[in-house]
Amino acid sequence: MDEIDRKLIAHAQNDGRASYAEMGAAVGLSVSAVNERLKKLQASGAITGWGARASAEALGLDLLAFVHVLLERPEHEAAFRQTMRDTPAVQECHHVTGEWSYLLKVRVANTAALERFLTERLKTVPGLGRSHTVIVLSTVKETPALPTE
Amino acid sequence: MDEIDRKLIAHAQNDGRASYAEMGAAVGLSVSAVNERLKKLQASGAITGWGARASAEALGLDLLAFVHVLLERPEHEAAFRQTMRDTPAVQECHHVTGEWSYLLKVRVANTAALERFLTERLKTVPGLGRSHTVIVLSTVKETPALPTE
DNA sequence: CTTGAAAGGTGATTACG
DNA sequence: CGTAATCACCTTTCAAG
Repeated sequence: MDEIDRKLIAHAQNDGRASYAEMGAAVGLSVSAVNERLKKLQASGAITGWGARASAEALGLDLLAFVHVLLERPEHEAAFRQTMRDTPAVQECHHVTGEWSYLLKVRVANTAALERFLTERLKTVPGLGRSHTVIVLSTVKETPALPTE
Repeated sequence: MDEIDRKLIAHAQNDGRASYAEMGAAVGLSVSAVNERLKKLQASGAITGWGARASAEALGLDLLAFVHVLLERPEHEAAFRQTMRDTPAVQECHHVTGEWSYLLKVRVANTAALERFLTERLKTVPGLGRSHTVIVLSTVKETPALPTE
């Protein structure tokens, strides 16, 4: 993982359909070298996959919310985590420090869908305590690309 | 944007390097139809781009934090937003409801880098009030793919 | 790592049903 | 939307410097 690898990852994150020739030109490598490095980066797990980036609006997902969750009973953690993994609306689920146990990033169509998630998915989990929902009014920045600097 | 488009987006999100033939087989379309639909989805903005997914650990980004920010003076919003856009460590920046103004998702190497971000980047913004940082202990789920169901 | 070459696959476009 | 055909480009692998 040298400086060239970082540049390569940065470029691959922002233009995943670029040809090896283009990537090579961007980082100063030949096509063969790009091929080899990308293969190694994927084998080592530095690059985990490739994917299209979709627009939430276009998919009708007009509501983004962060939900803070308190889980008082540790014996119910496994069930809670599995529910989060199985729920498509949950984009992220983090175990966090502070007054709450978990922080969720939830994307749904509207407030009705958010209500369904909260009442039918979240509050039905055994051992679940309070929760606190923060609605996103607008997004200034949101990139799936990791910083390489 | 019909059911096939949604399936196509779902597949493209999870396997961005699949050939048109593979995507066609997955959603029940011919290669030509996949080609046409993907082009339309990109022209309409439903698909905004393609990119590699990288591992935060591999890039040495061992610390993930959510930073709640209070911005009391509205006249300094533009400068604050620009700073967030210009800071690679800031993966997300949302304007939110509740007791805080903004919620940031910040990814850095370690606590020292987090301290640098907070003192040198964030607290130097004019008009910035209090902030509250939540550290991620572990991540149960984190996907850049939007739900299509 | 680079160059060059060879083989097969793919993206993009066209035409027709 | 499907099939078929075309062509330029691309991916992949290999050998040699």
